[in-house]
Amino acid sequence: MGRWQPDARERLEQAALDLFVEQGFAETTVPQITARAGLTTRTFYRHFADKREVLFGDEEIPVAAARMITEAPTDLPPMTLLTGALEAFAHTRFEHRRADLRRRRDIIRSDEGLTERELRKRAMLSEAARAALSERGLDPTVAALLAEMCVAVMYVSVQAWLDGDDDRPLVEILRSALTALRREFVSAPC
Amino acid sequence: MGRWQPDARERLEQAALDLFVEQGFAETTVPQITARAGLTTRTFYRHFADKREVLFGDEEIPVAAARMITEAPTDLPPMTLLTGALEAFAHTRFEHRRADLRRRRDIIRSDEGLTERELRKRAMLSEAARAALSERGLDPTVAALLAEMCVAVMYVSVQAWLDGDDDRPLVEILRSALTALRREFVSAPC
DNA sequence: GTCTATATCGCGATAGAC
DNA sequence: GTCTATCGCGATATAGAC
Repeated sequence: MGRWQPDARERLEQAALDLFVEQGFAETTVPQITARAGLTTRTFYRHFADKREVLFGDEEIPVAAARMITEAPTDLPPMTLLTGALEAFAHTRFEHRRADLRRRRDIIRSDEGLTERELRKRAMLSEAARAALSERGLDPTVAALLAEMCVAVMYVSVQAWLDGDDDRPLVEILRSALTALRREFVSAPC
Repeated sequence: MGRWQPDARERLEQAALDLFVEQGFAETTVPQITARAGLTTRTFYRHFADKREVLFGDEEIPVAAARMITEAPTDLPPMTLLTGALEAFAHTRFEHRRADLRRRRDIIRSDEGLTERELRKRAMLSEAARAALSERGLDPTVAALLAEMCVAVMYVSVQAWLDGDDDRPLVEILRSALTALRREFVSAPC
């Protein structure tokens, strides 16, 4: 056994989450978090760039998304590829975590700074998707548009899913969102 | 003549912009800004919620967008309405300000905090558009999707426009973005 | 791990507008 | 008189420097 427990990062995340739920984000100080995790303030900032970042650990989501896009068969039309990727994501990362995600969303909603941070994470996801689509040879602007569109559809659907009081699966909401969007595009005069 | 000049807010904005260009955002302190504007630090925070906010004065953009959507003829299909609104915005708020917008973009790009703030402003615009579309009787999810899509198209187009070294007008870039996006939707298998 | 700059904001006082 | 913009002081926490 070393001088320090091995899972400092995880303990900090857990302590922070608990305190945010108990007292709110703004009312919780970094020293409080580190005290509860048995660490020092300095250690917190070694693991997280700032207080907000402790809620956004999943740095590998953009990587996973990019991989999914990159590894898809070359001849798949972009929209088909993206639809599939969205559904895969819904299934592996969301569908079974509704309660968790709701708690987290409530914390984020309560603070503008956290909202901004989430928007940055979302932008990073778009950017990763854009780059991956671009590498498939898509026109740069089309790649950017599809990436943005795709992430927007995901976020809007997840919101609807979390807001809903029924148990309608996210995948279903996603599909109907895509269908509705297509309908608007197709039905409008050129 | 009163004890204070009337243009406190504008002077703060100007002083801040100048200093950010001269020394960078992070290197500029609020006391420096207020000193140059002939005011005190405390006064700065009465006009702006934080140091970043001084770069985002245009609180009325979402209002203008919402109005444009609300006041359009009831029978206009949403996509047609939005395309028109985008072009109107391009024309009135962007087309003639390319140099300004580039300078501003460079400052924002240089700082992650400013990038986050811009993303929040973008989200506020989406939200305003969503609410206005919703009031027209659109399905809530469709309203959210179209609002997000619309703002995304605008941002992607503006970026391409600012990055371009030719003088291709923004409106033209916008139109081709919308066309390209529609093509992807239409051509993909259901 | 310690030290520190500075962003941020609460409170009370003040000066002029109306 | 009220109302609002400003000032000045001070406290605290974040976040980066050393």
